[in-house]
Amino acid sequence: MSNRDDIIKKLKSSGISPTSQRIDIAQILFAKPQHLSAEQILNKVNEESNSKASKATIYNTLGLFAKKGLVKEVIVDPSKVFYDSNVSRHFHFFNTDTGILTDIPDGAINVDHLPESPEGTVSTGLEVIVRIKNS
Amino acid sequence: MSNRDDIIKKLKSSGISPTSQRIDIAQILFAKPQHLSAEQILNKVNEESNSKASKATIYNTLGLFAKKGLVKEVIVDPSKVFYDSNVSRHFHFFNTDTGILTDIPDGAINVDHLPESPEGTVSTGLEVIVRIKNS
DNA sequence: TCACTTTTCTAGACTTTGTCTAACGGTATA
DNA sequence: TATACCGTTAGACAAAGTCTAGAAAAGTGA
Ligand SMILES: [Mn+2]
Ligand SMILES: [Mn+2]
Ligand SMILES: [Zn+2]
Ligand SMILES: [Zn+2]
Repeated sequence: MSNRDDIIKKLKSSGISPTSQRIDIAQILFAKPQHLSAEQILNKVNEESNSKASKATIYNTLGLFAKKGLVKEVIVDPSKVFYDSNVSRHFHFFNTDTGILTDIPDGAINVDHLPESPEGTVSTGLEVIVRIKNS
Repeated sequence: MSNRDDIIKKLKSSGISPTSQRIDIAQILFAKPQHLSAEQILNKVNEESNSKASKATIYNTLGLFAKKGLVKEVIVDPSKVFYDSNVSRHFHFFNTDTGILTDIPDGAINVDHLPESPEGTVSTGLEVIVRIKNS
């Protein structure tokens, strides 16, 4: 399913030229639904895959993927951004003791009566974060 | 209402020794419900008030106030933390074009069916952020 | 194939937010 | 007065992320 050719198709269908660095990064990200930091992705590319990519390319690529809607940035930790390979609507637990981000099971939370955006603005996304700590 | 003596009472009743730096920072923060970054507070202390405070003291004090529940940290902008002087439960719009954080009017949004926290953890807070951009 | 253009990648300098350390200052206490 | 305690400070430091300028790849047309 997430083999090289499918990844290439996925990138092309989003209008992204499938360079080898982009393919490597995509293979790591899209292997499963997960939350990774830029540093984790950089390490994985340079350990798990045969090729390598620079820090600048990691950030450029993640920014490109986010702009094209292939990943979602999750901002919950003041020290780093998480990149979420699951772009369908869902919400998060963030454990401030461990720094681990996990998904809230679908249907376990309900948000409604969504507010209208202020004059001159439009909504681009809804985020719900339940902060937790070890008990 | 937010004169010097009330501020001192407020700090004391939270178990905080009212030093002159802490009083200055509290006066700026608690003047009204608002969202300020550490840098904005540093600038205000050193411009608006007669005294001055160092960067280290600003961060120490904001950390102390947050621990005591006098301010709430809001993490929505990957580049800086906002300190919210309104600690009652409410949610936020974050405009990614302007970087401005505003409150969602009370009752304009409704969250229910809150999920149980995973085994071994307890919830410490709920955050709802509606990201918006200029239209 | 060749000449040329455009896109992507890279090392490393740089910026910014936030943390840490070690010295210093003020106040209370004996 | 001695000394202990707490808070403040300057500035070094750490870490995430951005930027720049050049090199490498890839595309284009003849
Ligand atoms: Mn930060
Ligand atoms: Mn950052
Ligand atoms: Zn997720
Ligand atoms: Zn607020």
